[in-house]
Amino acid sequence: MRVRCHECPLRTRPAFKPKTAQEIDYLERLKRDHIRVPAGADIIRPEQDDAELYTLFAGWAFRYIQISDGRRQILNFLLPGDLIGLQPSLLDAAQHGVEALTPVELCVIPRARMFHVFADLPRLAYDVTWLAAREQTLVDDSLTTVGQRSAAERIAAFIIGLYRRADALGLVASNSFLFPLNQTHISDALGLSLVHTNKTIARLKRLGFFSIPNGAIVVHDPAGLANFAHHHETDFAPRPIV
Amino acid sequence: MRVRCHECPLRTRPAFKPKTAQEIDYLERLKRDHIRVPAGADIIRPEQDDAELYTLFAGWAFRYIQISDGRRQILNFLLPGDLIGLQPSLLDAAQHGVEALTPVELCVIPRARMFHVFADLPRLAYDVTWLAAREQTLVDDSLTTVGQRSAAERIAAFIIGLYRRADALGLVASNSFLFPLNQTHISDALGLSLVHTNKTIARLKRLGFFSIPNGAIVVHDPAGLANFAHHHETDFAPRPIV
DNA sequence: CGCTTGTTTGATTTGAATCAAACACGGTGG
DNA sequence: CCACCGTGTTTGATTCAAATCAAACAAGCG
Repeated sequence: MRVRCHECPLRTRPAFKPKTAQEIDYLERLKRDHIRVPAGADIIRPEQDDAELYTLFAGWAFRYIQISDGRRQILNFLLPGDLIGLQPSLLDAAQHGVEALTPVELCVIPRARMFHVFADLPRLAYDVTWLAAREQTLVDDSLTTVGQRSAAERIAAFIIGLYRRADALGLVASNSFLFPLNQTHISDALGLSLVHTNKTIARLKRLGFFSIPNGAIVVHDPAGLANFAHHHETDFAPRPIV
Repeated sequence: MRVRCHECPLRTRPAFKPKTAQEIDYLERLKRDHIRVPAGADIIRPEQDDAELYTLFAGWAFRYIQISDGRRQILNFLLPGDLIGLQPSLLDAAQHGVEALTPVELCVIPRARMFHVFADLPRLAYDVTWLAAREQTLVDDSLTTVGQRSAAERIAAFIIGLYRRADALGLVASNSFLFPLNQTHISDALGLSLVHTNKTIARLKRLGFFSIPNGAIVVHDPAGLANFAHHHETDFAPRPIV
């Protein structure tokens, strides 16, 4: 069940920056547990004030904010290697919830130890901050999409954004990757109604940009899709993983 | 011209967490310069790959993303005490620009020294990360506003959000604070057209929520406005300042 | 087999965008 | 001192993209 950090199959992927043996040792000691959460369950509840810090080891999740009258905004989707719960750990209370989209495996890092990481291994602390900055750019990008793009552009920008992230992680094979979202998720992420989301997706499919046969998406023309969305690549150097 | 960190009038405000003399010493040495930027000028250009890190000492600024065809999304507004340019410093290239909204004074922290901060003063590095997390919640909140709220709710949420930030900084006196934005800024921040922004603001004024006589805004009924916007307070503990 | 969850379709309404002008104002320069 | 800008705000008329309303449909499942 528990995966030892030295044998972590994730960190050897090309997307990630290699770590020193010393750093991995430290992480190994830091990691308190390796847990599973079923699809649909909250990893972090909104308002929770004792949320731990996690690394998403396997599966998909998303951050969201719920407003009083039931409306929900999905802030971003989380893929393997992403850090979960940094904000709540630092700020003492989660302003958002995090829900498992698929069954998920998480490496648990006790929040209480967070400050020690800064004292013990500056290099690692720096990486944590780097990851926070990276997540920020993701949300910046979404805000731009929701604020400025038309429905069709939004869907296109959203798909191409996920495609590129999945691609960087090596999850894309012959233009296709596993796609566990339903249309409600997409509409909640993009600020569109479910019906309009559906019709717009149908239109983009008809235009030949992509198709979604049984739980996987095939992006037939990534460049064309990006262009349609007026979405420009944000490519990162190999990223740290914690 | 140059303000010494020990005499910084900002850090003694109640909004900010006090720092130790040692930390302030360190900051004093870290601070390379104290510069002014005129209103309307870029503090960080989009795509710039050598942006420094700044603390906003006085004035207002905003982060924005420009998309190819001229549309612009304002990501968030920056008030005194806010950190500018952390993302670009860490990620090597700015995904966004930062523009001075008013004439601005900045404390300049050489980006190259950033890593040393982590090595030298973990406490300070932790604060930097804390501030990054806090800015994240601001953008999360905006994304929720733009994605889920109606035009009137957006304006209301936007105003009350600024009001609360200004209030925390002690900039509010008898429900009023300096308001250097024009309606174009507001529409670019909220994803609304200029015309509709204007009409919606007029409506909210007519409803008595606020008025904007010569460059200052008076929020007559903060609680009512927050309620109208379905916006719930996110209050932070005293925040660090760098 | 009926239930739930998710997708699809069509008809209708509406909020917000767009188009088009005025208007208000603080320069500023002849 | 006044005509002339430029920037920002305001107003009204019109159009349109997206929301809402209302069902049907498909598929997996206890």
